[in-house]
Amino acid sequence: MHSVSEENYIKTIYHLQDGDALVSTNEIAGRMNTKASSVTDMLKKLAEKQLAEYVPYKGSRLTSAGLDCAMQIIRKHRLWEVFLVEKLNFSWDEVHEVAEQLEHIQSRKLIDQLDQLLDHPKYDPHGDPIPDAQGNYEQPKHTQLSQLKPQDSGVLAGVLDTSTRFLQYLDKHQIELGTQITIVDHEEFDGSFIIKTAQKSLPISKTVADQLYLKLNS
Amino acid sequence: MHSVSEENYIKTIYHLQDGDALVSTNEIAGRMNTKASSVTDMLKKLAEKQLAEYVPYKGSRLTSAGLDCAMQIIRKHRLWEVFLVEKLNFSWDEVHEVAEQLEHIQSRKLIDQLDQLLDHPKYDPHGDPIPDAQGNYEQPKHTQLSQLKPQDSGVLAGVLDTSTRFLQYLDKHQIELGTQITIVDHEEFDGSFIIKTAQKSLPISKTVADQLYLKLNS
DNA sequence: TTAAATTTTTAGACTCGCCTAAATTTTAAT
DNA sequence: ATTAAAATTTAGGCGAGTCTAAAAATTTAA
Ligand SMILES: [Mn+2]
Ligand SMILES: [Mn+2]
Ligand SMILES: [Mn+2]
Ligand SMILES: [Mn+2]
Repeated sequence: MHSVSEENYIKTIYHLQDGDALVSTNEIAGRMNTKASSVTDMLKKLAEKQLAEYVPYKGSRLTSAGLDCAMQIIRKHRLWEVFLVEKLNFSWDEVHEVAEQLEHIQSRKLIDQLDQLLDHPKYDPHGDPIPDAQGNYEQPKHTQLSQLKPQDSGVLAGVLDTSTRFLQYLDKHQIELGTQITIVDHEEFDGSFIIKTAQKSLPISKTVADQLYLKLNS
Repeated sequence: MHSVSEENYIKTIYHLQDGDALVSTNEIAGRMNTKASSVTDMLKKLAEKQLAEYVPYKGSRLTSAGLDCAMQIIRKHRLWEVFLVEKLNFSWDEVHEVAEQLEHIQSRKLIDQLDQLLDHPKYDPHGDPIPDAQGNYEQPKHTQLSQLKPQDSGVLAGVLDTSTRFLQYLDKHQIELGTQITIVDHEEFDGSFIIKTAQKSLPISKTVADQLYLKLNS
């Protein structure tokens, strides 16, 4: 159907896309560690294949066919991540690289059965929602920790940054999905917070607070 | 490490190799549905990379590095096949195409954990032995059904042809790995047999008899 | 043993995905 | 409104992997 390279571009455009704004060539190149000229080449091909609209010098956006394709890839990526964590003892910071490969395996039955084996999970190990076979999913409306005030509390339901570095930082401080977190204090001058979990109190920078999404308590 | 294409060539050479005889360019091309000229190109590259010896106009054979590589790919292929059958409800005639893709996923941890999840299986769904992490395996010495005489019996332990067509033929006649089979009769003039299972008696051609490997009783 | 048939390699070309360098367009700043 | 800076595209090229057609080597058959 589509090449691995095409699929990676489609997924990247999807992730960079915000509403119906065009995604710039440079943004794609930056995210994919390629050169802008390579991106231009691929955008022409995706436009040719009706997977993306491409307006020279302005940017690109996925067509509905491209969006469908993106959802299938993301569904596969996230299901494989769940599989790796639930069945193969991977930690949440190890799954990305492998899922990046597995998401390109072509087999409808494979992914349907995997979904079943895992009991139709709704979220991946980083709290991201898993689209169903039709490509539909509901974006849970979680609250960025950095938006909260002292006394607010909730459980960690998602992380924005899924890099190994960041996830291992959370591991080090015994913070994982489902961890109950209460805001203790907020420093206005640098935006940092002091948070409390069942285990301990912890000061975190604004940078970290921006990455954490909580499901607020009742 | 090695490209998907290189890996596919290595695997093919392994399967065609018999002792230390050279494998011919045309044999490889035939098996891989490519042209002889493409094979020549790749053989030069594999020789360059020390994965195969290549004697122009004579043929090629894997070096010990190539053999190691082949065993790892085959290990992955067969473990994934077991996974598909045991965990994802694939039938033995559906696994090959998908395993052909999955065998190229690069992750040591993935395959070690998969092996563990499956309880270190010794054989794949077609009765082929699964190499261990070091690439070692013992070729079970099963007997080709076509070598047997009336009264001989055993359980089906392996099939040579793993094509969908052939496996579905066996399914149709309720023959699967582990099925107890007794030779009832052997026709000298065309090499055909009449065999008996718990379910029924069945005449099979020499062609079919050649594909079936039995573990003899007692 | 010579000629014909077969196998294999070489030569040249193509697509895909990527790159660098140069040209062009857009945007931001004076 | 010009000009400088930044973003983007074009032009040309490269490696991997494949193909077709032609040349060369090997095998087989007469
Ligand atoms: Mn990917
Ligand atoms: Mn994820
Ligand atoms: Mn393969
Ligand atoms: Mn098999």
